[in-house]
Amino acid sequence: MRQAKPQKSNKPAVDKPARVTMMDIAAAAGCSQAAVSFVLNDTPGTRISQQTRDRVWEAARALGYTGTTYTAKASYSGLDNVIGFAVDQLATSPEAIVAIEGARQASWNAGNVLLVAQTLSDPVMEPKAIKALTSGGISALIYMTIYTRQVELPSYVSNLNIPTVLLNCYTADHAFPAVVPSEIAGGQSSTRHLITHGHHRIATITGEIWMQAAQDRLTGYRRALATADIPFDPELVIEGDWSAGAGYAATMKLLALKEPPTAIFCQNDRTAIGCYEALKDAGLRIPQDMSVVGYDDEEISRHLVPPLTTSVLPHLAMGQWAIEHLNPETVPGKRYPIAKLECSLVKRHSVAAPRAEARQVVDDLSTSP
Amino acid sequence: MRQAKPQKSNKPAVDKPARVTMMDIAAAAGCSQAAVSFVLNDTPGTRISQQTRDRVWEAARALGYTGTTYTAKASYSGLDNVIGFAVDQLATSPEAIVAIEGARQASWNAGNVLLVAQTLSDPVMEPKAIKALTSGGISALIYMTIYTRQVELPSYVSNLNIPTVLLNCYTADHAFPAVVPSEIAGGQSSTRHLITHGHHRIATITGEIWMQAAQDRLTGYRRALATADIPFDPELVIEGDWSAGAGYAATMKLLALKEPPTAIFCQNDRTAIGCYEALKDAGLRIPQDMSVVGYDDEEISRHLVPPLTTSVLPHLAMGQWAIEHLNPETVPGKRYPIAKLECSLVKRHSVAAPRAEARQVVDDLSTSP
DNA sequence: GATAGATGCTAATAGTAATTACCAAACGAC
DNA sequence: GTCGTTTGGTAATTACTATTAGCATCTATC
Repeated sequence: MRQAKPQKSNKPAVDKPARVTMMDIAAAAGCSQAAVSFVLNDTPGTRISQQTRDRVWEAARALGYTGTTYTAKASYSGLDNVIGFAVDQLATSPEAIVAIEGARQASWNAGNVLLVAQTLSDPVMEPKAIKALTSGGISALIYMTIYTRQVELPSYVSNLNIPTVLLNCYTADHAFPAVVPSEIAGGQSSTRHLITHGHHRIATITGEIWMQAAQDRLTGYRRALATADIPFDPELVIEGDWSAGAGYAATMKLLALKEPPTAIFCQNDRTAIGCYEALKDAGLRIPQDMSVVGYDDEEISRHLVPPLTTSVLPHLAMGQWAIEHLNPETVPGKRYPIAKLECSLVKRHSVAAPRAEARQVVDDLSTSP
Repeated sequence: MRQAKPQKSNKPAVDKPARVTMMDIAAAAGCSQAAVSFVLNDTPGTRISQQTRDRVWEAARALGYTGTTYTAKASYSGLDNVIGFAVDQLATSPEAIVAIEGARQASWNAGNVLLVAQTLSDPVMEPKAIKALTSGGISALIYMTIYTRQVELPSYVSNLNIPTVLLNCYTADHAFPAVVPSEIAGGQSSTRHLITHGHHRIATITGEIWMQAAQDRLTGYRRALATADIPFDPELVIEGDWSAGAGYAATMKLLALKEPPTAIFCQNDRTAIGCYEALKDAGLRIPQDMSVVGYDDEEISRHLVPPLTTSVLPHLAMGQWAIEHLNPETVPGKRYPIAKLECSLVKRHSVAAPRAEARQVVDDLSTSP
């Protein structure tokens, strides 16, 4: 009837919202509606070639297929703005919570609801978690990882056809907006903070060096030294593993050097705890005999004696950023630069100027040969 | 068609899942499918009386209408077990996270996905959050509050028609399984711990007394005293407000007593921090001159000097309990008792036996008049 | 070079929800 | 009363998707 008489209705036909249906996708992909149904639902027991599947998905994305019409209408009430928040771990560290809080604050005025699911970095749980989110009809997705790293976005995420932002991770193809902490700048400002207090011989204890964060913080350290014309001394870089134990061992190693440092940049707070222990055991006072800075601003750093100067991870701001950059228009071929947010240094009481005699000794030694 | 020819199909009709459709609701509510559609979708521009609307909603709930068939089918894959977790606040305290983690662990083997939403104790956000959860087709709901208290369950929660458990809260009518910490037992065991160390004159600094937790902890304190045949002295109970400042002031007040206590039961850790400060300012050592116990086992209590003996809130166990008591069969008239889980005492180094002379003094005084 | 499976799809169908067009009763105004 | 209007719906239609059954087309085998 419809195709026979498009003018059947005397009402203007222009008011049709022209929703995308499986028929449209079928036409675009050059197959039947049934095939589209099979592909989109991943119906078991059906045989569709991979090529056809790809064509269907591509057409669905291109046309902006948003799932069942009925679904969209049925879940009408106030669900305009449900934002999915997928994160691999929720309980292991406070960062995820902070980021969620940032996202919540940023979307507060808009009345958005945040729906949080844990993917648990598990190949069977992750698709379940994402599907649980999406089948509820979310209008946007934030995809977060606990550790800053490059991710391979699974197809059920990249094909969602809703605004998506990556938080604390990024893809190789830069297909989505992504935001991460600026660890390089953080390492640099931590080191610079020590330099401005008059330190020249500054050691650093890294994290596990294969991790992006450890490499970046080290890079920042080297940049700060270079900027201040302080030569880089590999002896002063000890590889740790983020643990207090490694911090203790590394500090002991540093103290045994012929020219021990006057300040140590611990690349996370737990390392700094081990460092504190070692210094105490060595009979050195903080900050008079040795300045220490940490990284991450964990709760405990406030309660150390003396309170630890450290850098706060900008997860609150990252959560806000993610909400603000949920761009409705997803441009297919676009490449997004990775946004980097600053880790601000919170100054407490573990940094002071090096002791005069120590500085003197260093000066002597550095000019003696 | 359905009622006219049930045998229409020559295939066995038994395999029909008998899904609830709008037709069924219409039959139950005594109206047409169209009316049901109007009501459930709140279609604007239609005129349906409030009575009919109520009947439709009631029938829909009674029959367990779960939204569109297509939706249910479309989101078929692996969505058998999505559990909604609604909580008022996520970021303000770690308890919610811990409870979520407990729930996650408990449902791990079943492959359940937890979908978390914040209600924010906000009359406009809460329904949105719950709807965001339910419209995704959750199979169960856990409803949690940060503070232990009685709640009025909104109708969109109590009418969900899916297994529901209350976590850290409960309703007056006991219509749902509920689990809360056993604060009375916690207060009792904290106090008993001090008694078994030989203390007789034990003070307590309460929280805001209108809160359930404060009252219960106080009750536990009194029970422990009664059990040990120690008379209750109102002078030794100071009302605080959970803050460190109040803990400081209360401790000072206690020290000014003619017979100061030899031990203080602070009803939360922040109060204990204030107490520590006051004792330090008064030149008293912990635990030699004064024993202190806290409550909540906040992160910081591990890092105080000396480390604080305190009680851990059983939120992990509560999360697990909630999952395990998601009973599929919801009995309409049933009343569930409120489950209480134990707060276990973690012993650190803030409790010791009272000094001999102090005990002596107390003994002298208590027998003198 | 027939035959028997696979493979890869489509046509047709049936179930379900949204919407349009219409209808009947109740109620007032005159 | 009877005309118009509001209220409260229904019947019929439309639109969409899931699923079943079957039809070509390859491909390997004897």
